Formats: sequence, structure tokens, C-alpha cells
Amino acid sequence: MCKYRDSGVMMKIGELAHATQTQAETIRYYEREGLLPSTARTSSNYRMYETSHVQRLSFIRHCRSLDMTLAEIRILLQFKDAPSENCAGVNDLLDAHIGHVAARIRELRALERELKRLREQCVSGNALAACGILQGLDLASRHQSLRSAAHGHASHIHGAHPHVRASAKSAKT
Amino acid sequence: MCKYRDSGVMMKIGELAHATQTQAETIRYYEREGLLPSTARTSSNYRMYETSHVQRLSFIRHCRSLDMTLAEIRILLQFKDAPSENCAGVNDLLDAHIGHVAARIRELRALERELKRLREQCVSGNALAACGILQGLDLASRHQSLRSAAHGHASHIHGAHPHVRASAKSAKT
DNA sequence: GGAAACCCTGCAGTGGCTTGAGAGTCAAGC
DNA sequence: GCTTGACTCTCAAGCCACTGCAGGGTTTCC
Repeated sequence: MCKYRDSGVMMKIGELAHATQTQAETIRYYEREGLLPSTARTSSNYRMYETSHVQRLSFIRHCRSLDMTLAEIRILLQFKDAPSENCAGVNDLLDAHIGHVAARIRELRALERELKRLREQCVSGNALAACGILQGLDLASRHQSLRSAAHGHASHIHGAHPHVRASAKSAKT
Repeated sequence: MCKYRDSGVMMKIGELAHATQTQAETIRYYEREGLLPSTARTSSNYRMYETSHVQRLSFIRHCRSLDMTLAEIRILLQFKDAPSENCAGVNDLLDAHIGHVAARIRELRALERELKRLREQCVSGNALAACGILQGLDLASRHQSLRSAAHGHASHIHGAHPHVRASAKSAKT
């Protein structure tokens, strides 16, 4: 029955998933993407993992929880896998990442201010025709189209990267 | 030559794109998605727009610059198109949106703190084997896997929605 | 009349997964 | 031995809001 030795430290994908709070599909995805190495398989083609995989996947998940992209994590893993090099590259990557996060925070704060300003324009119970919010959005759009035509450079939408990204609205119905 | 009357107020897609600082491809995309109505066409099948389209598209672009999803904007447009209703729904949508933005800011601030803490662990010039950042990421991942196994609920990655999203890193090489 | 600039449709790609289909494997209970 | 249900496998498509490209047609300017 037992297809492998040392069954105490070996585990199937579900167990690794549970240990790292990751979905099994995500683990397979990381393997496809080369972040996790291909593993040994049982005779029935099940992936078998050991504790080193828990370490590596936990590292990846922690980096993801710090909103790093998979490309950045790949670089960090390379640094980890080549331990004789200097770690200046790690510093640079992290510094750049901190910069991106800080920039995104500034953008969102400006956004929040504008949204709140807009929100104050509506007196609840208004008929829609008089709704200050919709009027505000209309006014703002007129203003903005003039401004950006003059300024030649639109808001933070343009050039958006899939980085430092969303996780709000998780409980939206 | 002139395929349409009132050429002073009618425009082709390129002109609308210029007036609203939007790419023509994006305009066609919004039409496919039902945010902009299908327009009249010339005999050579070119889309023809008038000033009302500039208004509507500017409204959409302004909402997008406030990081609203197309689904939210669709709802706002419905409110605009049915002006006899009460505007409480507009309030609710905006309140919810403000909540998402605020939540995302809180997350990113926590993230920034942790990244800076991590960054301080590295003394530049270290050999990688002693790099405090990588060690920190390893420690944190061990810590996190323990904590989330006990807590049963992972970080802000899970349940992430494509909302209030990225735009940092726009100048990354 | 020819080149450049515009327009059309349709499809593929982006990131980081998630979901689903359809099939195989395994352990427990009867 | 047989069934049930939980697990695993692969492969493919879907999500969001675009962006870019191919391959064609049209208009405009010199």
C-alpha cells in the first residue's frame, strides 16, 4: 500500500495545501510556472512533497502576501538558490517594491479624498435628476476632459501594472 | 465626400478618443460591453459620434479614474438613464466604494510597514547566505504558516477582487 | 495616383489565479 | 468484492479591463 518510504515527512498535495493555506490548483500552477520544482510522483502519478517544499511554498506565499509579483519572487528565489552572491540585488528589489507600494498608497489617498468630496454632494432622498453625486461626476468629467486635453496625460489608469493590486471588496455581494 | 449632415458636431472614433483621452480600442471595447450604445455608422461602416457620446464616455472615464469597476459604472449609468428613481442606490454604491478604497489603504499601509521592517534587516554587502531579508522572509513564512494554520484564515490575498487595483510600477523596466 | 493616416473585425495576450469537466486512485465500510 | 466518497490527475476556459496585432477597407493629402 505504501508507495514511498519515510511516509512521516512525505505528503500529498492536499496536505501541502493545508499546511500552507494554499489551494492545490495554485500549487500546481506554481509548479507549471517554475516557482516550485517538479516533484517525485507515486506510481499512481500523485505528487509527493517533503518539508523543504513547505518551506519554499511558505516563502512564496509570504512574498505574495507582501504583494510581490511572481516575477519578483522568482528573482528572490534565484538569490536564495545561489547563496554565494552578494545580496545587493535583494535590497534593490525590496526598495523598488517599497516605492511602488508607497506610490500606490498616495494614489489611493487622493482617490479617497475625491470620493468623499463627491459623497458629500448628495443629500439622501433626492430625486435622481437632482442627485449631486451624478452631477458631480458629470462636472468632474467635463473638467477632466478639458484638463487632460490640455495636460496631455491622464490619470493613474494609464500604464497600470498588475502590481500592488486589489484585495478590497472581498465580501461584496 | 461628406457622408453625414451636421458635420460640425459629428465625429469619428479617433476624434472622440482624442477628446476623452481614451484609446479607440477601449471605446470599441466599451461598446461591446454595453457601456456605450451602438452608434450610427457611415456608409463605409465608420462609427459616428456626437457630443452626447463625449459626455457619456467622459463620465465613464472619470468613474474609472476613481477606480470603479465597469460593473459599478454600469449601475451608475442605469441610475442616470432612469432619472425618476431615488438616488439612494448611488449613495450606497459610492459608500461601498469608499469603504473598499479605505480598506485597501489600510492593507497597503500595513504592508509598507512590514516591508520597511524587512528592509532594515539587511546590511548591504552581506553575503547572501547571511542576508537578513531572505532570512526575514523565511522566518516570517514559518511564522505565518503556523499562525494561519491555527487561525484558519490567510492574508489579504484570498478573496482578492479585481478592484481598487494596481497602477504602481508603471515605469518599471 | 500613390502614400499615409485613419477605420473595420476578430482574436490573442496580460497576471495570478479559480473553476470545471472528465477521468483515475485510494481507504473505509458493508 | 463492491460501493461510496474523498482525493488526485490533466487540460481548458474564465475572470478583469483593457492592449496589441493581423489583415483588410477607406479617406485624405500631396
